[in-house]
Amino acid sequence: MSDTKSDTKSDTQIASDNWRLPTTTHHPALLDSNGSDADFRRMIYGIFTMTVNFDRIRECMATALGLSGIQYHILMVVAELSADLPVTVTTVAGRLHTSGAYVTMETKKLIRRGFLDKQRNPDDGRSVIITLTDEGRAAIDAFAPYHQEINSELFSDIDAETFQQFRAIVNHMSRTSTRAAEKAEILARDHTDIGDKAVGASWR
Amino acid sequence: MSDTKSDTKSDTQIASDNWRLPTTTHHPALLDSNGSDADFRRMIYGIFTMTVNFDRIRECMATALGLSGIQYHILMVVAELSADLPVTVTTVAGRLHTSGAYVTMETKKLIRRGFLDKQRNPDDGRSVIITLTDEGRAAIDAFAPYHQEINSELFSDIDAETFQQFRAIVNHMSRTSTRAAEKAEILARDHTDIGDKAVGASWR
DNA sequence: TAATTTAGCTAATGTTGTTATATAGATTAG
DNA sequence: CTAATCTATATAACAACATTAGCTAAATTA
Repeated sequence: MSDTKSDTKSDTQIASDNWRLPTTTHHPALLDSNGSDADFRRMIYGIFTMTVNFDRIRECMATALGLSGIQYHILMVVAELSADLPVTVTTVAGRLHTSGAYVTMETKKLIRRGFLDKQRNPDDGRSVIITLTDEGRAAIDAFAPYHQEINSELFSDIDAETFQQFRAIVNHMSRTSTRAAEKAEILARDHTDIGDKAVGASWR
Repeated sequence: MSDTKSDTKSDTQIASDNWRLPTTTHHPALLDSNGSDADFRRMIYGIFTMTVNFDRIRECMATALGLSGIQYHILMVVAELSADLPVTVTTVAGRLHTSGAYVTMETKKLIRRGFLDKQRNPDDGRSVIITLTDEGRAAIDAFAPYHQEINSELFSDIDAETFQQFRAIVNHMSRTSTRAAEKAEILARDHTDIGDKAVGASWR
C-alpha cells in the first residue's frame, strides 16, 4: 500500500510542488528557528481546538440541565451579573454578542421553564429586568459539583504561576482581538473579493 | 435617578440577596487572594471574547475573498495540509469538527468557484483528493498581506517569551479541553436534567 | 408637544449544519 | 471466491440557530 502511494503521489500533485503557503506573520518573535510560521499556525489551530472543546463543554453542561447551549449561557450571565447590576435583555445580548431579539426568545423559554423571571424596570419603563428564580438558583446549585469537576479536568495540572501568565495573555488578547476584529471588519468592507481581483489581474 | 434606583433595588430583588453563585473551582492556584473565583470567571469570559473575535476575524477574511467562514476555513485547511498528505473529505471534516456531508456541500461550492479541485484517489476508489487550483493559490497569495496585517494587530506587542508561554499553555489546554469535553459528554449522557432532579428533590 | 431615540417583542426569513438514505469501493470471514 | 460488513462520499430532507424588518411603548431632546 505504501509503495503504490509513493508511486502515484508525483502523478497526482500536478504543477504545485513549488508553491508554498504564504507566511501569515513576519513578526520575528512568532517565528521558529527555521524562520517558518509553522509553530504559529499550529498555535492558531490549537486555539481553534480549544474553542471547539469549550463549545462542546458548554453544550454538555446545558444538556445536563435540560437546556440549549445559549439558554445555559443566558442563565449563567444572569446569575453572574444580577448581583451587581440590573440585567436587561440588552445587557445579555451585549455579553453574548447576539441580537436582542434572540435573547428575548430564548429568555421566554427559560421563563416558561421556571428558571428566570422578568419584571418591568421601575427606573425605565422600556427595559425589563431579568432575574433568577429560586428554581433557577436551585438548578445552578445542583449542577455546581459537575461544573467544578469539569473545570478540574481542564485546569487541574496548572500551577498558580502558569495561571497568572495565561490570565495576563488572555486579558491582553481579548483586547487586541477586539481591535483586530474591528480592523478586519473595515478591511472586509473596503476590499471585498480580493480573490476575484487577484484572478482578474494575474490569471486572465 | 441614582436615589430612586437604590430605593427600589431592595424591593425588586426579592429574597435573593443572600444567594451567591457557587464557586466554579476549588483549585487553590486558580483562586485570587480573597479565595474567590472572580478572576477565574473573568478569564473564562476573556476566552469567550477571544473566540468570538477570532470568529469575527475569520468571517471577515472570508468575506474579503467572497467566501463564507467555513469555505475560507476549508480552503486554508487544504492549503496547509495538501503539501504533506492527501486531503480527503474526511480529513477536512475531522479537522473542522464537522460532518463529511457538510464538507462535501461546501467543497462543491469552492470547486464551482474555481478555488478547489477534486480527483479520485488512485489508492482508494472510495475517497477523493481535494487540491488547490492555481486560482485558489492566487487568491491566497493576494490575500496574504491582509492576513499578515491582521495577525500583526493581534500579536504585535507580544515578545518571544510571552509567545512561547502562550504556545505552551494553548498546547496544554487543547489537550486537556479535549479530555474535559469527552468527560463532559459522558456526564451529559449520564445525568440528564440535573435541574429537574434538583427541583424534584428540594422544591416539591 | 412634536420629533427622535432606545428597549423590547413578534414574525418572517435566512443561514448553518445535521441526519437519513443511497451508492460504490474496500475489507474480511468463511 | 463470494457474501457480509465496513468505509468514503454524495444527495436531499430537515432541524436548529440566529438575524433582520417592522411594530409598540417609553424616554429623551428640541
